Amino acid sequence: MSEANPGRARSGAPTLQDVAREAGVSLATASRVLNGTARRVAPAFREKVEAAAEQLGYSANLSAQATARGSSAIVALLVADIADPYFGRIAAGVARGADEAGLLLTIAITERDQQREAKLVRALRGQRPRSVILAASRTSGRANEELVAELGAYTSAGGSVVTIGPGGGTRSVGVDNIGGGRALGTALAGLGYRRAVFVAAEAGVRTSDDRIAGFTEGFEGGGGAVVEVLRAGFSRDAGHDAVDAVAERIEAGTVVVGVSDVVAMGVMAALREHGRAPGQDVAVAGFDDIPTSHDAVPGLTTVHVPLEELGYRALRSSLDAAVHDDEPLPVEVVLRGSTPARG
Amino acid sequence: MSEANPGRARSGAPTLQDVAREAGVSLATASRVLNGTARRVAPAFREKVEAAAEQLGYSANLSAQATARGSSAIVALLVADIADPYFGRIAAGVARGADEAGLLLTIAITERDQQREAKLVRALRGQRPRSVILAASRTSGRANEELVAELGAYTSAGGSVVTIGPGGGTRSVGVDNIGGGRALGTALAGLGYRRAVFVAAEAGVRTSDDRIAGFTEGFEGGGGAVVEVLRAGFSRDAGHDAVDAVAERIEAGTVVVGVSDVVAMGVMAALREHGRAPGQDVAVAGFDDIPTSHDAVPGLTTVHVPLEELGYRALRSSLDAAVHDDEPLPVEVVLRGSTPARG
DNA sequence: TACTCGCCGGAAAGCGCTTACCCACCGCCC
DNA sequence: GGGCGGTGGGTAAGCGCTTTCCGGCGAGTA
Repeated sequence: MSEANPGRARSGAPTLQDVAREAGVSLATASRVLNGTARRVAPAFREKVEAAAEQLGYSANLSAQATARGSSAIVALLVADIADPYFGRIAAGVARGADEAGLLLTIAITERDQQREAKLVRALRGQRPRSVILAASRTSGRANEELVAELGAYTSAGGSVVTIGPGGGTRSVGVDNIGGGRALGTALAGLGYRRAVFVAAEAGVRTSDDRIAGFTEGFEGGGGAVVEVLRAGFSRDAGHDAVDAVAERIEAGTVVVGVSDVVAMGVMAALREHGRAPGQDVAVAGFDDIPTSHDAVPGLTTVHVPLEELGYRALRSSLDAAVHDDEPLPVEVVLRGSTPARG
Repeated sequence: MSEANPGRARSGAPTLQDVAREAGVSLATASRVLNGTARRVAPAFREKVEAAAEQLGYSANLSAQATARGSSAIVALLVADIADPYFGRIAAGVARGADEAGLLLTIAITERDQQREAKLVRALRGQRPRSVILAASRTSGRANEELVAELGAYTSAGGSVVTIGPGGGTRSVGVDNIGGGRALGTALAGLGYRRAVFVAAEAGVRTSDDRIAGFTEGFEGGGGAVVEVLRAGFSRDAGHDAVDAVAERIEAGTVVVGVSDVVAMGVMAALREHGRAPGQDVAVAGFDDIPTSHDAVPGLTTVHVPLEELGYRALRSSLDAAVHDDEPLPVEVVLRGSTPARG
């Protein structure tokens, strides 16, 4: 192990050629031993090759392998922002699935820019990944033409694409945002709330639209009214700024619902800055159930979304068409201190 | 664009061969136009090739390119847990740097398992990445032999490795954990605290050890005493459980310092469950300054660490030895409500 | 006009691997 | 004892690119 390089001291990693020479066998045999094939290799040869590989610290050149085989062992994941816990957890699920399947994971960050997203898909296509998973929030409206073209080129070359969330035209793995919203609306109405302000992303973003729609249905069905929809975004600051601007006119007893927990955290902060006590004066709720929601004070009422599982499923389904089950993952309302029952 | 595939309807992505044929030029010319070379190509030829490529939706096969060139356009990142905001932000910085450099990013999750880490390095080596960035918390003690061997094989084949945090033998980009700890200790002592409990990871984990050492130095220098070091880990639950076990015997007026903000959040939660009010009864502080710390109630006093910048620098320095500057990134104490001045 | 360059397109030899295909060898059966 | 199928190692033809040469051509020089 600590022995000086026993093969020739070439620069660069040892090749299969080196291993074969060292073991005194042909390239074909070395390949068969090290990189698995249907054909058997006699134990004596197998051992020689394995020893040589170990000795030289051989690690197969995956690029060459991919070139020769015509397919790579890579899956690609596009997320809007990897620092956001929402995407972080999805990524964790995808990574787990990829690991289980023996695949490497390439990640790219879209920064929520559809131009960029198209460019990235093009770049990733170059790797000829086994599949591409899209977890950037997509607009339902005029689909980005470039993106669609890239995706089309990829799929028509045999690639598989799965979108997390509502997939415009592609296969998708989703969460029942409408059902979750409805359940949250029903629950809050049941707690006695009658007025709600929804802090959403811009219109046209499916996840946001669905959550609004579901919530509205549930809340109004329970006798409440969504009095205002603020357009912000998916970040903490978006939630903060949106509420900061209108805090004074939010009536006591209103529940402010963020389109995500991250947004709701910003909402809480803004309320506090205006002297409104979240959970007492004004109630707050969100979506996703990120870990932070649990530790917030008061605890944030939210709709639990199994994000990691979502990523995992997306990965599985992207690899195997058969695995796909269309039913969205179930979501569940988690009531916490931010929405106490109203007398 | 919406025209039916004009080349032959082969399966698989169009190759450079296809583009060359379509453009009526040689492979060499097509390559020179599309994948950049020092040599000039006459405008007429250039245009023909570009048109053909556009037409066919050509995207160079990176594997083949890597095979031919003998080097890939990939960097690899190993993190302990991508769902953890600490690593998420580092990853964001690395991703930004990779993007700027036109490189693709492969991510692998170590789950804080050194065995696994070694295996992953081996797998990643197969991609012949331009560099490998290690952001899994490493133990300073008996370095994992396998990992060292893999890393050695990689570097001796020309690869570059950068560790985030204290690097055992490899180049590293770090944060001044000792200085940060010291500053925090000094600040807390200055606020009037005299007793501290430190919730750390197991002994031997450098980041943890350094933070303890620095803090102890600063705090004791200011007249305080670290009365206990709890061994937990880096997760929220680790912090929670550690404090949960000893909450009753933590004296009022003590400051409990978590080895990271995530841990500190767990600490706060545990204190609350035991009826101790963080920031009033018992003070709490952490390290890293993750976004959550800002929104916690009370705000969490912490040591700000520019995590994204850290990742960015790691990437830069991994690509270019010259970029490397050894001085660790500066850290800064951020005092918030969780550590009010003691009358 | 003859000769020398410089420019630039094309042919072809790789890059490290996989995988058809070939063939030597062995044990079997009749 | 000879034909035969099965076993398993080796040979070599790719995979999709890059890059080194080669050579043709037009311009510049004497």
